[in-house]
Amino acid sequence: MELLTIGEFARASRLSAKALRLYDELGLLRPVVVDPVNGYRRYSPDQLETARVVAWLRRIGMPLAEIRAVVGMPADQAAAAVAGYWRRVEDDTENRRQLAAVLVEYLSGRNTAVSTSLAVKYAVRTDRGLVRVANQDFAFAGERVFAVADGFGYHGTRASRAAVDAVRQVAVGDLLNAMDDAARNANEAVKGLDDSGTTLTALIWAGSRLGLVHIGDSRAYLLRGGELFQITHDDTVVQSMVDEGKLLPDEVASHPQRSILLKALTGDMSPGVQVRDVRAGDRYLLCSDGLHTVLDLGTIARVLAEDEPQQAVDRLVGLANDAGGPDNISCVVAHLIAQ
Amino acid sequence: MELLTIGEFARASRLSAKALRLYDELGLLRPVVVDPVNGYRRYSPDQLETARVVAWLRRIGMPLAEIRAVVGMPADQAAAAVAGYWRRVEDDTENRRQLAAVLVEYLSGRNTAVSTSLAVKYAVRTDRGLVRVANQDFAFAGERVFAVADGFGYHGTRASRAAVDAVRQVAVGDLLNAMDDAARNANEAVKGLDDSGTTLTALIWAGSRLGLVHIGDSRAYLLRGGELFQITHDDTVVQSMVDEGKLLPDEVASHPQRSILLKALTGDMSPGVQVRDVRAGDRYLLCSDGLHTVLDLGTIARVLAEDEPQQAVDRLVGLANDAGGPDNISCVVAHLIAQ
DNA sequence: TGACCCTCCCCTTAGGGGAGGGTC
DNA sequence: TGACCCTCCCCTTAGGGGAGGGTC
Repeated sequence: MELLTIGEFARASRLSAKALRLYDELGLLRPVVVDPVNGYRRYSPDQLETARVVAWLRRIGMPLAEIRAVVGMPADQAAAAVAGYWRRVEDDTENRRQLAAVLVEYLSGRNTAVSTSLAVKYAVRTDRGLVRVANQDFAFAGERVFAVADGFGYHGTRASRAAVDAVRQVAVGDLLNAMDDAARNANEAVKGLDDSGTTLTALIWAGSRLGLVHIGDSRAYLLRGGELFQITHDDTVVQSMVDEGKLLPDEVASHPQRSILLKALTGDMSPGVQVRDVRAGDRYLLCSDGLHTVLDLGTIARVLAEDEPQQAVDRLVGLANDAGGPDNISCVVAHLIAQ
Repeated sequence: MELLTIGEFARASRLSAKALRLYDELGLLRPVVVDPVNGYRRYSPDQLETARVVAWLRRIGMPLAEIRAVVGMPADQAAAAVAGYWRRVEDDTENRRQLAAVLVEYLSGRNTAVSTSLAVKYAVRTDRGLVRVANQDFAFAGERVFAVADGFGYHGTRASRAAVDAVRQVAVGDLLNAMDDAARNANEAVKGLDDSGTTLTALIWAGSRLGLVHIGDSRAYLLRGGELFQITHDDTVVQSMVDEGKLLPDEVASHPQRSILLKALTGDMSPGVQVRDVRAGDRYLLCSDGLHTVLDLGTIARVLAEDEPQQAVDRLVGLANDAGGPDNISCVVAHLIAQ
């Protein structure tokens, strides 16, 4: 088998001679022969396979240190390592994607003159329901912060309370940082509760805009112009199936796995964040799944449209219990009104 | 207004003092006062807003050079710049995502012993249809490469032919590189044809696996175990709406924009690539939209299952013309059989 | 006198672009 | 004698981690 010079090997593997010399030095891909006198490198054609994989790994951005490990593995294990690396890239991109979206939204509205200043009216209610022996939900409504959390596991009650408290304590000076704090602190707050955790859906209101901090399957709805919008995205297995087109939206309610969470607050994953514009007349509802799984959208829209906050939360809880109250029920209703 | 020391400003803006000194040096964010004697920096609280935006831009990965430009813009323009940056990140990630998927697939199967060697039987047919005045499709089938392209625009005929020729000329030694060449060369081949372009759906067969190079709304189907799978994903506006859940799959056929392409080969975008395992008994169909928009899946499956390649392509073209032949019709059928 | 701030200086990643000088 | 190959050396990005020394 004829050996290849570094130039020939570079062309065949799509790596530069420069890169090949570096990989030699790093012990990642050594030529089979190095002339002891003039230092010329010779590569075997057998090394092309490895070299090509290295080239592809570099193209997807894997660091050389990891590549060195990967090329030393049997193929199946290498495949798993590459898949794992890529999952980390996707996670990182997802985080940055959210930040980018928040930032774009934040900047696009920064010039908008706030012509009317807004006031808020709100009410909160949480209820054990008719079936569960304890209430692991926690809900809060204040002037600036509204939150619902649905705890699960042995320490579920502590988890939901800790998450909401963390959000309440955030200083709402700068919205970007407030949301960042809220997401981070909420996650910190539930650390060390074994397998317990909580969902969290919180609004932070900062004048003309509003930050949304969300993880899990509690929800936020907005009633605007007579129309009801769900402004959070359930972190559930079934919702991800719907997103991938593997399940129709109307099959969700009857799906056996409908309450399996894809993400929740357990100390190792921060909630997602969103920034939204607000308008006078906006009515927001935050609720745990004990409410939204038993009431249809028309009912929710009607109650929000017709009732003042306190009436609304009372009626929503009542309706959920009328429907069997199979789970804890929590809700916050907030109306933004022109002053 | 009290000025802040670098430490205070760093804490408030979530930038390190080190970073702030660098940004000062680069002229990105200069302190309002620098003590001429001891060099102490003083920042105004007014600068916090900018500093926070810089911190967020760094977190999403924007280079300092771009950040400098962005912070100098009015907010709306800055929002557009950030959105533009993020779009570039997404494009890059999408490319790397594909390479990663190909690589994982490639590595996972590398150990699989190929117990049976396969032979291929194939046929190709292209037809003007009954309505169009010219045939801008181009199709090809050889021992290793199968392709269908559907040209559009004034030079559509040249574009489809050039794209397929580019794929044909690829050396199928190493599948990873072959696919890379195919995607790149096909794109190069259609450069300079003004607004004309083409779809491209090509299979490169390399023993136990198969590379798929695809862009546009031509399709590849696989009949395996009696079941028909569409193994390409239409790069159309309506398909992306379906993916986002904004349209139901059965509404596609009647949608006014159903033939608007989201991506096509025009010289500035490479096709997507995929690697797949093959099995004895696999039957592949490549076809342009002139075929798949007029025949339902049941019909396609039946023809593939019942007919030998030559009969199949003849019958498929015949059926498409029976349905009105509204567009050019091209198809390639390939059967992989155990030797 | 701590807590802060300043200016160097070194280090990291993955090579690209040479310069200067041998080698098939 | 071109075309190749070799070994330095410099440069890029965005800071982190000091050292050594002055400052509120």
